[in-house]
Amino acid sequence: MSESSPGKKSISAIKGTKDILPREARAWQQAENIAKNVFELYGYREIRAPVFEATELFEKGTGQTSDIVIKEMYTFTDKGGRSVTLRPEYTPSVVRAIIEHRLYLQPGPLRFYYIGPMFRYDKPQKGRYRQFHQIDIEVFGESDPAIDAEIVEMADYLLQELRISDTETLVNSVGCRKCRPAYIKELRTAAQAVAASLCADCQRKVTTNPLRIFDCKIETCGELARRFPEITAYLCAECDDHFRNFRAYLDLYGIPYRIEPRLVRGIDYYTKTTFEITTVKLGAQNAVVGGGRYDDMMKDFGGPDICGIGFAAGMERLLSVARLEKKPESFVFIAHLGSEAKKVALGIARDLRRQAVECLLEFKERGLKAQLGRASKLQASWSLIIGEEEIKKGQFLLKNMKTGVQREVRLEDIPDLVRTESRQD
RNA sequence: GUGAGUGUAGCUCAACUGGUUAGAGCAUCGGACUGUGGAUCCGAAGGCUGGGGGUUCGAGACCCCUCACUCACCCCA
Repeated sequence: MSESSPGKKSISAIKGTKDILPREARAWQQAENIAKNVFELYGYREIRAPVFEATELFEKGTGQTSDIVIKEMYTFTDKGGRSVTLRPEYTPSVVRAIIEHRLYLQPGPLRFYYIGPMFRYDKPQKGRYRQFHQIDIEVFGESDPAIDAEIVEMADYLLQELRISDTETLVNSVGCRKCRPAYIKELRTAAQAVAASLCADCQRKVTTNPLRIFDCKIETCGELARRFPEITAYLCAECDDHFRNFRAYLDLYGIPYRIEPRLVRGIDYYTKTTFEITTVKLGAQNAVVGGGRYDDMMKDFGGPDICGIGFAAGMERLLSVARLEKKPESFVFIAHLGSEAKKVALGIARDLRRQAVECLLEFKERGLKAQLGRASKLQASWSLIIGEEEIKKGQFLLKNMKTGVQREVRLEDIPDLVRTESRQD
């Protein structure tokens, strides 16, 4: 168990990572398929980028003052002396790929999705892991606030398809490079005035990033922050207009939301729209979806001046509250009696599999009782019994394990029988 | 990084105020049972009680250290 045990040491999964065992993997596949289907309906296409990138990509993209970059990255030097980082989020990678492959030359707007592992050196707790998985979507080259609303609506639909209820959608605008500085200045002076009453952390934020004071959960800080100026009152005409229209489109879709002027995403690049979808069922880590607009990133990376927007959803969190339907599994267990029957059974198994019928058989020669017991324990839907008589007749016994009814069938009838009858269950 | 809680078989849990060789159920494997399953009965295997140190005649239990897990802070998906 532990590394310090002297004798037999057993190796276990790294802290904050976990194995997804077959039972659970089934649910993952289902959720991934649902997500892919939803995204494709909205015109999104999959893009796959490497799990590790130049460290610089995240320093520039995610931001030097974000906690993710400051203390949560898996960064190491490879054998060529390069500093590389296991991606803590996906957006910078996509932006990099678009610039690198000049994808912006294709007719826009560009819509991408991706599902895969991300890495952050956090202390694990409920809904938070060091290797976790995100569903991520990004849109480039669409500045109309209708897209902001459309991706929220799409996220909403995704949650619906996953049968996740009791969610709340929070929206905000964090302004742009034109209006935010003025607001930050006001905010900073307001914070400075009461700095002595703020917690140590928040006192530091006054100079580094006063927006983050809003995130503080200490009551006294919250009390004080409530009297701070709110960004929504300081938006420039363009940002204000964008925010107003964004909300109008949400209303058009009939999506309920709450304006949360203190909603501050911890990633530096956001501009204008930010949003988050939370659920009460998750404990402290209650955000299942989070995202926003990042109009300057492409330009900042030396690409063309193309705006971007996207969101990420945490797979582990989604799965812990999703109510997926259990898909019935159906397979045929082949029981064989005698060495001749075993040979026949092997061939039949192969033929059935070629016809998309899942089947299983044990190689050990045992009594019929034992084999049916096995089938039953493995929860086979059907058993196919093959003995001397059956081989002679060219007819085999197909037994429905649920009803116990069995009948003589010819080999070529099995695929249809198995499929139609299992659909009726 | 900080704090709290919990560590006994694959899983769920026992073991009195410290007292023989740490038990049970479920699961696993074998047998009863070589042409009809889920049952039943019998049996087997499975543990350095997370690890190390200490107190004691004696520790699964008490003390210290450590590791892991869980939850919360923080941060976020």
